[in-house]
Amino acid sequence: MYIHVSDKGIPQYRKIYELLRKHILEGVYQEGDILPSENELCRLHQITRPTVRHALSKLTNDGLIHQHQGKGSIVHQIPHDIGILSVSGTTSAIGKKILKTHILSGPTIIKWPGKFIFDLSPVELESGCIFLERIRLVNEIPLFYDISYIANVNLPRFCSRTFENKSLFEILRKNYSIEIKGGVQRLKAISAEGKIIDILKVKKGKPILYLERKLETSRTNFFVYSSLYCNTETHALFGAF
Amino acid sequence: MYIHVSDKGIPQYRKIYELLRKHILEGVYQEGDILPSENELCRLHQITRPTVRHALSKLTNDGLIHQHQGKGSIVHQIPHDIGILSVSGTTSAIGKKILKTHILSGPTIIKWPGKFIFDLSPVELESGCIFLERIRLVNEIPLFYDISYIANVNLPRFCSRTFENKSLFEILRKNYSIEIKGGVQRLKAISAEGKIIDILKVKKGKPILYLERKLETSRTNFFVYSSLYCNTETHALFGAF
DNA sequence: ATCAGAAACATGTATATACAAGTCGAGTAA
DNA sequence: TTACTCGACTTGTATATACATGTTTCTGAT
Repeated sequence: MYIHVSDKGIPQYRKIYELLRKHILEGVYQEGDILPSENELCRLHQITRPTVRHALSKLTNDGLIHQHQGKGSIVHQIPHDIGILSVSGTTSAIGKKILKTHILSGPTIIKWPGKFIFDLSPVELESGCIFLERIRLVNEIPLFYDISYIANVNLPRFCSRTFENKSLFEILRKNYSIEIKGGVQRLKAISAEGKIIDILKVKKGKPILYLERKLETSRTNFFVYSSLYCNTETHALFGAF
Repeated sequence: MYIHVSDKGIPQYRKIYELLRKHILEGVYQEGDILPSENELCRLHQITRPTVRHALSKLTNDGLIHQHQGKGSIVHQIPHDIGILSVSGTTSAIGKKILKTHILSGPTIIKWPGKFIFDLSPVELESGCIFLERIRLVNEIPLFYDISYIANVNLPRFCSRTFENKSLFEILRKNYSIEIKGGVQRLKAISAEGKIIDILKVKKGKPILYLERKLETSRTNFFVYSSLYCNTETHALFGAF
């Protein structure tokens, strides 16, 4: 009777994490609310405290809750801004009602760009990459221009899938069992120029937040790369740490 | 013989964390190196694996290492850029040789600005705040303009301390036993205007990365707030997650 | 000499338990 | 009524253990 093996190999702590996360983002628990105590969660889900704590520590990490000794786990300020600095990707952070995704081009298979933003391994280089350009709109105003590069290894039928209003991470997870584990990013402020002006519909010279990310996945040596241009005039980016 | 109570109330896992972190940043372990395995660390420090894992998970969180099942804990790419998105503050991220800190004004006690960047509690409001303006230079070029606001509660002799080339976090920690536990931040790209032009020595209209942070500490209800203006033309900001 | 397979070792998940320490409210004593 | 203590509850730290699962290395049969 040792170890709860879960339905689909998803660990217990992750299921609790996802559930609580969903509830917080959906407003079941609101800002300032106190989550059920660790012991209550244990009883509710028939798991032990270390497992519950594992889940809660992930939520703390996401900045969704704060744990206070003696008090409890308190739901943190949910970003009115757009949370993109967390692992979870853009689509899940802001209400899905407001945020729309639109495909500009792709997904198509191309060769890697000559000078790429990150160093690539020989394996990645020789297998080519899947290229995907999207814009994300909030209230019909384009806020993000997102260029993704994914190594083309063992991703059957990837290019024929529909991405419209779907999270890239969701597709990777549900269809290929690939999860984003973490990553690194570089940030810069740049001036709007060239096609950025057209795509984000801003004036030349407007400050744009530029972001390069390398995301690691649960599949060894498989990374997702992306460049992101953000118009932060009306919506700031939000991050917790 | 239960529980190792540490010398100064600092938990075991934190000591291991700090030690490994120091070693990584000092180059004892270099990029790509494999840390001692969890079991080795257990034997070395006479602690158990969950405790070691607690420490390692913090390092993973900082982006300093990556844990791979079956392989080990591998030292991650140490940012050549300037790591400011991590908890640790600016001074420790880039080599101290290059980065200089210069005080523009303060620390002085003022009233909180009328419209503050974050919501303040009544207690914070009535106690006033310590105000501190600094610039940070890399190779004599100003890169950051940093404005800090700290609630003026129980910080004796704070304003008479010297901050030159010292980390604010270091002072809080060593003199007041206050540690930064985490925080939230908002990011925007803005145009250089007004005094930013003079301070960062950039031309009007240049894109500047603007950052508002609220840092939580080990002291309940005690926060450190800061606004940060960064010239990212030559040095990008770096973050891991 | 080669290669499949087992062993050794790495991290990942989960349980069960114990005690430390902060918070808060109920009840008691002044 | 006020102040204080104490107990019940919270999260924090740490141990000890078991088994799962991915990686590397070495061994032994072919």
